[in-house]
Amino acid sequence: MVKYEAIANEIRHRITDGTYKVESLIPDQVSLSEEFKVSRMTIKKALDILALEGLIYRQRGSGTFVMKNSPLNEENAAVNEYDGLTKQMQGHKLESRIIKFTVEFPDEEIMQHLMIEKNMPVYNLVRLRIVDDKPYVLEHTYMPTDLTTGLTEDIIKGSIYKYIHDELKIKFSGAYRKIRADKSSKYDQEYLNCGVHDPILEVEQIVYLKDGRPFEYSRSRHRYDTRSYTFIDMNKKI
Amino acid sequence: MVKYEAIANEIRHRITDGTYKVESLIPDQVSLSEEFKVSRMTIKKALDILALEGLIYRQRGSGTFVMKNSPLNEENAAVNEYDGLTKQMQGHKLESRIIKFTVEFPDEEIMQHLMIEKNMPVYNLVRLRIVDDKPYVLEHTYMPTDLTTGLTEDIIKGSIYKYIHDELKIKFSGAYRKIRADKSSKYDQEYLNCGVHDPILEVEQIVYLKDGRPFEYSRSRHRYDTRSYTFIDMNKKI
DNA sequence: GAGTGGTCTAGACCACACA
DNA sequence: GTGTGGTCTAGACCACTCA
Repeated sequence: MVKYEAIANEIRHRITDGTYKVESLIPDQVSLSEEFKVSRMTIKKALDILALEGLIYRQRGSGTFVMKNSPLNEENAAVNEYDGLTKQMQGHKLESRIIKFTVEFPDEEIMQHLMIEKNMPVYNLVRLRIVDDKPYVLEHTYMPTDLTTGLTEDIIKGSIYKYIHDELKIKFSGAYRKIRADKSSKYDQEYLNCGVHDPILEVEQIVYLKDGRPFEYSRSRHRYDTRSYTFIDMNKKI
Repeated sequence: MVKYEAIANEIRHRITDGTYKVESLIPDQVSLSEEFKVSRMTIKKALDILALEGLIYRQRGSGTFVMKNSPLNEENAAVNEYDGLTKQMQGHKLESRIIKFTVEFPDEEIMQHLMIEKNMPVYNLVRLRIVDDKPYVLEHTYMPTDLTTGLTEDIIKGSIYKYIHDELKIKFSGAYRKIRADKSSKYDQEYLNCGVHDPILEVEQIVYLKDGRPFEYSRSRHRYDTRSYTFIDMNKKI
């Protein structure tokens, strides 16, 4: 653990446990650098993290305030959604029903999204994820076979992301997402057990590896009444 | 303009114009610090920005790569949605029809979202935003009157955000958002001119000021076929 | 071992708020 | 003017990759 992370954690604790009170100043950077016996630059880097999380607000000339309590500073606000559903749903009963699992050549759209040539086979995977015995999401996933070799039915019944992370040692850099509402298709109605006129919340996602290669293209279709998509958007500029 | 921003801009240009080619190394930090005649720390700070934008990927021991072209590095990927619709829709014809504009005391839900007491009056505003002569979004907005004094019909017909930014000199720190799909209400059908069974994409939003005070609570209801919500989610940890 | 990026330092100067 | 946070420096050491 590097120093600035450790200091950020300590200050985060002091905010959540009330040592540093909401809407009041915390000690200035010079005092903190003396307390933690580090340089001021290191303190600033720790505070940068907390500012990005929305916990504090700094004003040149005035000092550093603890922000008012808000959804921004709940512990769970910063889930990385591309960690996969298995990780998000810890503590719940999660099953996966495999509806389709084939290897095929990509069509024009998939080629574009995954930035691959037409001769690169892709996995085409449709899974119904069932949380606490209720159908939760219908996932349509495409992955190039060269990046995720060795997928088996056993693996995709559980956590693909766990396999990729633990076995293949692959790490992600981030994801592009598009969220929209849609009418339900016959497919949705059959598997998600929703009404003919029920809306669907669709999350289209491309996950990227560290080197920028697309690793997964998926469309996740949710019942409108079981899922919303929450996130925070902090201003990077001061 | 500070040095690291200027350098980040210059390197961004070199990537977009092909001087630094996709999937290849860019010069190392020492070379760049010599070229720009700055310290290595300043170069690193410039590269930090580009890494957060998803343009480059750095690997200790190896160097800094230009990421493969992706939605992540399109110019428009980083719109701040709390800048308001007027700014996002530049180049389009935008009208606002005021459906409701009152001042009232907040109910329990609004009190919680805006973190105010029950004796603090709030503006309650319903606007239909019309883009290129087509109904685009129905916005239900609540704002505490103490933060945005002096709202008039003229202002809310145009850009509230412009008024707040230019006249009141208020700046935002970020926003909390929740996106969901919903069935259309009679209200939606009347104003958005959508079918009885058409889904609605709803964006619930709380915008925060620099000091953490909530400044606006709103629900924006869109026709499902005119709006999707796009964003990128970069991994902060390396 | 050489070269890369990540962290950290001690100090300097600047921009800004407030009295 | 004093105190705050933001930037920048020159250099050091470390962790990692690759030959």
